[in-house]
Amino acid sequence: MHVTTDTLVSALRDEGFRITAARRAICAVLAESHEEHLTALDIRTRAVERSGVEIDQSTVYRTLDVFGDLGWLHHVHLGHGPGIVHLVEETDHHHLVCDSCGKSVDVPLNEVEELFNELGNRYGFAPTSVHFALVGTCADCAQLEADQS
Amino acid sequence: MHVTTDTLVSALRDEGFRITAARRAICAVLAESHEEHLTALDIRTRAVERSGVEIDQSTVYRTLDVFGDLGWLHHVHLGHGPGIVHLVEETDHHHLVCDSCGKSVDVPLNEVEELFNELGNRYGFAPTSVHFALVGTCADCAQLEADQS
DNA sequence: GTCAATGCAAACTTTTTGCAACTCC
DNA sequence: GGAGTTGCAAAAAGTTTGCATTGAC
Repeated sequence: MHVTTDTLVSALRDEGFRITAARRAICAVLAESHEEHLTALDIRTRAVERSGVEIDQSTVYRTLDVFGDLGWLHHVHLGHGPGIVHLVEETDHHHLVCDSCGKSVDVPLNEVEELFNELGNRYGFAPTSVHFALVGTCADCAQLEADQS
Repeated sequence: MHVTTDTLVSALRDEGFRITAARRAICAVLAESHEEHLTALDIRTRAVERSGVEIDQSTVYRTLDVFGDLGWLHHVHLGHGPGIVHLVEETDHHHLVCDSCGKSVDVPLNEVEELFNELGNRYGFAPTSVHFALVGTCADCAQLEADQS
């Protein structure tokens, strides 16, 4: 189920890309980060830690671009600040984010598919990308706000 | 129905803010921009044009912040690049954006309310903000892509 | 040996901030 | 007159780019 470092590395090679220490380390970080929301900076930090090799931030961005172009990676914005990234999974998901505490939950695409298709019928095009999160206020934060007033 | 420059200016004054040439010009631009998606830069350009007064970009941002804090303005991200802004309307709307051509349509909130509430029931919190657009591919661009392959 | 990939530094875009000067009330 | 606003310049954050050097194949 879970993608391994080797799978990613081999897949990269199969696509004609060269395998460098930086790319191997980034593959490892991505492979081990299932379900996590990592920024490009997170990825650099972890990749450097686990490989012991210095990797420039621009190299991380360029490698993430490659993964993105291959359709293996989703770039997502949960709010202001850096974008986050995660490997594309079999069952893709949208992101539901609390604009107060930043907490987020993943919503499998099939949960929103119906409405999105309906929007497609009415407006000529349906949301198909998970690039931007759906923003709201979580129950905890809503309760806090209610208590304060 | 449509807010006028004077309404905005008076409302600002009523809230205790001082009325300057810059603010008056920005109020005018906003009042005349219903249904338009304006960036902070657009607003500066128009405000300078119509008032003849030089206005710094930082002043525009600070004034937009005031409007935002008062809840009169929505900051929205339609994609990468600058955020856009529009006055809050009686019937609020979400933004449906084509990630290929950038075209966007407004979707009245009540069209998505049901699903969003349903998500709220299932995930503890419902989307309540229109801060991020819903991204998809419009019918025209989808057709183009289909033709090419 | 080639050409892709890297590191480095610099540019970039959008937005925010510190501060002295100004001006609205 | 005094606090709220402004312009200016600089910083900030995140990302992209140019270019000479390195290293994978």
